[in-house]
Amino acid sequence: MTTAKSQLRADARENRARVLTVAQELFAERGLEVPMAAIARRAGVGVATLYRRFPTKESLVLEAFAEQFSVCQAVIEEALADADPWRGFRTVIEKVCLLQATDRGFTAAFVATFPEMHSEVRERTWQCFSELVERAKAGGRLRADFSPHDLTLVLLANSGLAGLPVEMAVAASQRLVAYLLEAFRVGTDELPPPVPLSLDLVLS
Amino acid sequence: MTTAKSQLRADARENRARVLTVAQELFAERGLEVPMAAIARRAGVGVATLYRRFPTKESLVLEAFAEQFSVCQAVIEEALADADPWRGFRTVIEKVCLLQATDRGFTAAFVATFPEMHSEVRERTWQCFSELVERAKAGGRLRADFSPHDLTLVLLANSGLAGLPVEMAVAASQRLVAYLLEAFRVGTDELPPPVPLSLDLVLS
DNA sequence: TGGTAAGTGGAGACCCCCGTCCACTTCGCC
DNA sequence: GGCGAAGTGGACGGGGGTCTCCACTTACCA
Repeated sequence: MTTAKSQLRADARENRARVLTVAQELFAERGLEVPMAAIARRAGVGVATLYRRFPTKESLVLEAFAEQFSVCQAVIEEALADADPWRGFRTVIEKVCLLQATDRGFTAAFVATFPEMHSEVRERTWQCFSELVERAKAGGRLRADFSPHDLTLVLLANSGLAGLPVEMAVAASQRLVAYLLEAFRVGTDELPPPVPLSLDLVLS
Repeated sequence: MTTAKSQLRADARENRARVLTVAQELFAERGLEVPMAAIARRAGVGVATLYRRFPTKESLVLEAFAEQFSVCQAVIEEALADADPWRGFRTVIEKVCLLQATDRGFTAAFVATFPEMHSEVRERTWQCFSELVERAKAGGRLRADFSPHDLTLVLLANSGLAGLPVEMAVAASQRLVAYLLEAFRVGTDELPPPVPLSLDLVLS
């Protein structure tokens, strides 16, 4: 991959990088439905240039979010290293959901490309998370009937908040996550747990 | 409204009804992005006919889902009549979420038209639900920091499941709702509560 | 410094969608 | 039955999207 990029001419390489950056910005701001022409314009290149580097919109999306995906991966592995598996579990869900709420395109890219991701990566992520789940259960803090598939459930549910303006999305996501974690936890202490600020959620 | 419809010629009235039915079916199956032409074709009419009765796509959507909205309203009022406010509360969330999971277009229509709905209706629905929430809290089964706005949160989260094939969406929605209700409940009994069957949620 | 392959931009082909127009058909009252 | 108004369908305008083609420009090596 690096080889392919460095075989490009200097100016081309820079254009490519700029396109990628702009794409990430715009996808985050406005979601995946932003037109290719808009990306090209903001990157200061023509449409053809864009298509020369990324033969299809899907390929651009994939590449633009590759970094985010690897962040997810990192989050999970870091959590696995945590001495307290429940805290690790909690952190994974909180961080990934925050990422989702912050970046409007990420959600769409995630559900759109999950099947396409190199199964190697997906497999690895999956196993890490399953391991984390097992440990958290063994630690007695995570309910026994929690399924690793519930992570998908959480992600999907959280993605439903993507339409909101960013600040609201973040607040809403935090509250949702707090509720869900409350449900996943096996309740030792019964004091009303952390529930972030409520926001007027009257739609638009 | 009835007057307007009956002033139509007999054939026109039937065409109108068929269009509406078809629209409901297609919106449920494929979501709101189904083209007007497809609706017209399946209803066996031309596009012009469709537009004569429903001057804009939005108006068609609105009318197509008016029924569903009134169902929601009915669900809430029925719940309010329930002697056990917590059971009423639970039922509202379960039923509305099921409706959402079953009908792919409903979610989109809901968030798209919530602001436009006669504020009278919305106001009324809202007050009913708030009342229900108060009672459930007073009954000691619903956590005190639950906000009526959390209903919106639930609906939005549940809408994130809309992309799944219908059966999966239903199963996933049921599990999500079970989790959320678990979080909303103030926990008297701590036995692992009803969590419906898990489903392989590997995306597509 | 000049030749050449790599790179570029913008016009436009192609497609899909919403909504309109108008010549034609059908209902239904007299 | 016949006439007028109501109703109808398909072609079409307008807009916006993805992706392609091609004449022109630019980097880079000898």
